[in-house]
Amino acid sequence: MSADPAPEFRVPPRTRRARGEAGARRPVYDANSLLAVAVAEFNARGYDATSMEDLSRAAGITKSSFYHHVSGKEDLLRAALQRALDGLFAILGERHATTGRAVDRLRYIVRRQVEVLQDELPYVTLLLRVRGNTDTERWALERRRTFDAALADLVREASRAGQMREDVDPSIAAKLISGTVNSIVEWYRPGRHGAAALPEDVVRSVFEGVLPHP
Amino acid sequence: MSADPAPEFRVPPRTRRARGEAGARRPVYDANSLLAVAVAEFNARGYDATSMEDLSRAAGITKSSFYHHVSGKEDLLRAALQRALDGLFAILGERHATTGRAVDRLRYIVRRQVEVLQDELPYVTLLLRVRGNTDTERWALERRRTFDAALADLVREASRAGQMREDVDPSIAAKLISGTVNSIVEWYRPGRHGAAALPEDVVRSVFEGVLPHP
DNA sequence: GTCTATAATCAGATAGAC
DNA sequence: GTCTATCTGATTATAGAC
Repeated sequence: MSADPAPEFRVPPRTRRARGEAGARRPVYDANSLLAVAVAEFNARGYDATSMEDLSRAAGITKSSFYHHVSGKEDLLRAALQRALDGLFAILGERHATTGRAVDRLRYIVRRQVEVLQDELPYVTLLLRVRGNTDTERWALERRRTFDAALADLVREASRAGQMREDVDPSIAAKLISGTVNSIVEWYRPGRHGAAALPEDVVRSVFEGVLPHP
Repeated sequence: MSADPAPEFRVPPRTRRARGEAGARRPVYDANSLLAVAVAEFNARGYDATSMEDLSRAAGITKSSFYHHVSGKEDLLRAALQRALDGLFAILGERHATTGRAVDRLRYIVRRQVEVLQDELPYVTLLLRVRGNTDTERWALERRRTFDAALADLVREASRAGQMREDVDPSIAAKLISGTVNSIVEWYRPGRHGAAALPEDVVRSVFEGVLPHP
């Protein structure tokens, strides 16, 4: 179940203006730093339960000022989901994801997926919670499906090559692998966990199981 | 990632009145069948994004009629989460969950957790998506945490007894196990997948991994 | 860039007729 | 038990002053 003790994300420190002298009294935002604020709020309360009022309050400005920077709630969502999807799809084009034995490519992708999840934690978290209520959400869901399908194809290829256990259906195995990796967003918090060891821990657990090696 | 092709749950067939003659023209609901309708809507759209208007429309009656049967949105949520939690906590009291080697108890609980998840799919799905915005949600999150803690304790016990691999931290292993099991709600649909084989498939994958046995 | 004020809509919930 | 009508407050978004 992995219930989170407190499903909050820390809001990253506010960025100063590019040429910014030190000591500015009021925070100065650009579109990107407001996105970070918004995504943190979306993840803490859920996208639908978060109002524009919530977002502007978290940024320390009024709702109207907030609207001066962003075009609306759904565009914030789109930008965040885009960033998450870009990080994930980039993996599929990397060298070790395209050459070698199927099972080795699979192992590499799983490790890299954990790393991207760590690096882009708030954005990937938001992506994994999208329900499909708006066009933006349906677009994101379809891109996720494409990513999952690529991974499932790889599992099938590895299975045909005799590189996977034969007593678990490859399509089930693919879903369990994806599910295990994705579930990490529910509990991983940078700083609180050893970030460096996690990708290999996940690869070992998924491929070899949690029992002692015989 | 396991994006779902269509994250809908089928609304179960409407129950007729207990003594019901066949051929009643209008559906007749009791509190329990309306709960099933509501949970299906909550899962399809998300709790926060689902209005009482949505619920009453799904039931085929007006909002006012709907209120005649239920006391409000949050009470529907509480009843659903209660049902899910009851199913899960019951596992911990079963014979094979309390006697035997730690690793065998763990294996049993994982298998049973998958079975409960299959049997109570909509209710457990809703439980796993709760964010913590209301008292009801925070209560459910805390009960989930208690369940997770019991499982994590068991993993630690198995680890101390040398029944788990030593190169993965037990608290990480516990979270990965929980995450793998819970992720099943994102894709499992009764009828579309072999229900009977899934619990053992999950146990094999989690404990022995997805690679061929050496 | 930030603010106050406000429009337009939709939410959860209730009153009371039939 | 179901309906129409309505209340109250919250929501997204904009107008326009400073």
